[in-house]
Amino acid sequence: MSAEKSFYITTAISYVNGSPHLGHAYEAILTDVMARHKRLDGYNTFFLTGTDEHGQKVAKTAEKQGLEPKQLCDKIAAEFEAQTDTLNISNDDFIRTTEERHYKASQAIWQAIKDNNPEDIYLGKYEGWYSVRDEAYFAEGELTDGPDGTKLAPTGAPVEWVEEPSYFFKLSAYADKLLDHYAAHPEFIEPESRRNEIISFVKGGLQDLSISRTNFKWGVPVPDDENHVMYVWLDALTNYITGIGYPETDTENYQTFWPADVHVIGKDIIRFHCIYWPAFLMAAGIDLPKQVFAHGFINVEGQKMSKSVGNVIAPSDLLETFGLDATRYLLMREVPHGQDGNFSHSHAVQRINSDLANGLGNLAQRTLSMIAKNCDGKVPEYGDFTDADQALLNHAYDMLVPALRKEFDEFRFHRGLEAIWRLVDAGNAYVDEQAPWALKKTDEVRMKTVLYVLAETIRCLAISVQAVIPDGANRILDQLAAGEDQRSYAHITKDYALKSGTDLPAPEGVFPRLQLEEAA
RNA sequence: CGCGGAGUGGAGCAGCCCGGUAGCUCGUCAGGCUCAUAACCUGAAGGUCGCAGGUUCAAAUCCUGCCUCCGCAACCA
Repeated sequence: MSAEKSFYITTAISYVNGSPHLGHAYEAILTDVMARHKRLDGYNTFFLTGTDEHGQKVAKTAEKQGLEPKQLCDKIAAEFEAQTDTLNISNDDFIRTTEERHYKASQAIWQAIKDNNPEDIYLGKYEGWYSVRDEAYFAEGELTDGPDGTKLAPTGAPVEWVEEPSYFFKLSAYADKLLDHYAAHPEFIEPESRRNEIISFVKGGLQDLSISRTNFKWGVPVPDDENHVMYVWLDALTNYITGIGYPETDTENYQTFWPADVHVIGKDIIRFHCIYWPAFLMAAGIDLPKQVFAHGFINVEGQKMSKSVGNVIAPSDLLETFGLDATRYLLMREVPHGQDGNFSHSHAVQRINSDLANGLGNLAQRTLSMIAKNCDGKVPEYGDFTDADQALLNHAYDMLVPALRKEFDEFRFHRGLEAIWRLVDAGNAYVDEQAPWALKKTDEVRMKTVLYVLAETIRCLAISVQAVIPDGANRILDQLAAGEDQRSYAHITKDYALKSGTDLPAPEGVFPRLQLEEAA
């Protein structure tokens, strides 16, 4: 077993009932930035994402479209998988719950629960109000009356009275254990507001959970009882261990990466991840993940995204309008930690132009083109550093990595980026103060020193923003001829500083300025 | 007693968890620079941080009460 630090991170798996939209893209990017950040910081990282394909809703949607469930799944899953490429997501695996390995894992965890705690799974009869759309039962008291005397779930979905034999999971026995776990591991649920939500919910008491269905077949068969398929959430949650080899727990992947460091999810599914999943794992005798991080949603021009309002934004719209890096940057910069974010077209253009084009991009461009013109296109020689030179370099060497660790480790990407951009601003101010174009006529050594300091500062900046804007950052590093194996956080020190005399390629702009137009 | 989020200079937002010169983007005004993607830099005007109490040497930040706004049918993270 290597002593290397490891990090295992997952997104929620996407339900294949519909095509990818901005919310999926946001979650994928958020998780990807964290995964890249950890890799850059020297962690052996495993990043899992995928699709959730079972359940009555998918079966019904398929039927409506005249497809077999699996055909629908293949089609939509392909879209999600393709999206990991278009968004430059660095996932190490892509899991589909219809895969053989996942059937094995799901049945194994069921069996493990039975083996460890035989009383935790029992056969009963479920009768109650069921919402197909929500894939959940609701208590009488939760229902409201809809038109024509129909009953509606709290979500507004119609419910129907269902009676069927069902296996139950003794969730009621886990309330205290869960509360103890939350208390002992305050970081288990982030952000804190979600944690409080869950704690008060659990304190209200937990009902046993129906974990099998007999009224449809599209799911993982229950071990030893082929009449039942597993509750879609039990199956879906298990993907997090399937992806690293469960039930083969003595494999290197499983040993290295379980328990997971963090499950990144949307705020709407915290109950499943913070109550059901840990309870299942406790019952099965499996360690619990270290953290569940619930992110917020993206609103559009101040309104909730909705088809009827017609303001739904597909990820591809943003990519076409802004490009990938800018889209990634925008989402990470604009959405505060764990809260809902707002997308506005004009604001987006301003932000991208101001930070990427005018800020970092222009700093790189003005520096590199002066070097190209005045230093033979090589990393310049330099003389003694002045206080101002040293201050800028120290800012890069001493502040960037601590800021990244402090903020990015906690999913506060907007704040981490803010911190990084203070150095961008300092760099641009430094250029004006030092005025290398004037030094060109009076003191060439000094001019080269200034340009060297700038280039070195930009090198550090580019390394530090790779997690968020991998393309652009690496293009800048290419233009500085930084070694491909010298681009991690550990290389933000003077030991890896640019070497004078190194040939540089011709500079080219990296972050184009956008025109403000009425689009979207 | 439904739940959740928000009220910060002209606009949009961060800061609030871990109290201590109120920060960012845009806009306005006045300068500077000309290397650079008509980009960059400096300075200025402009805020009783929703209201009222409380705790404190000190509150945008903690506590209490209140007011206002937004979301909560479906697709959906």
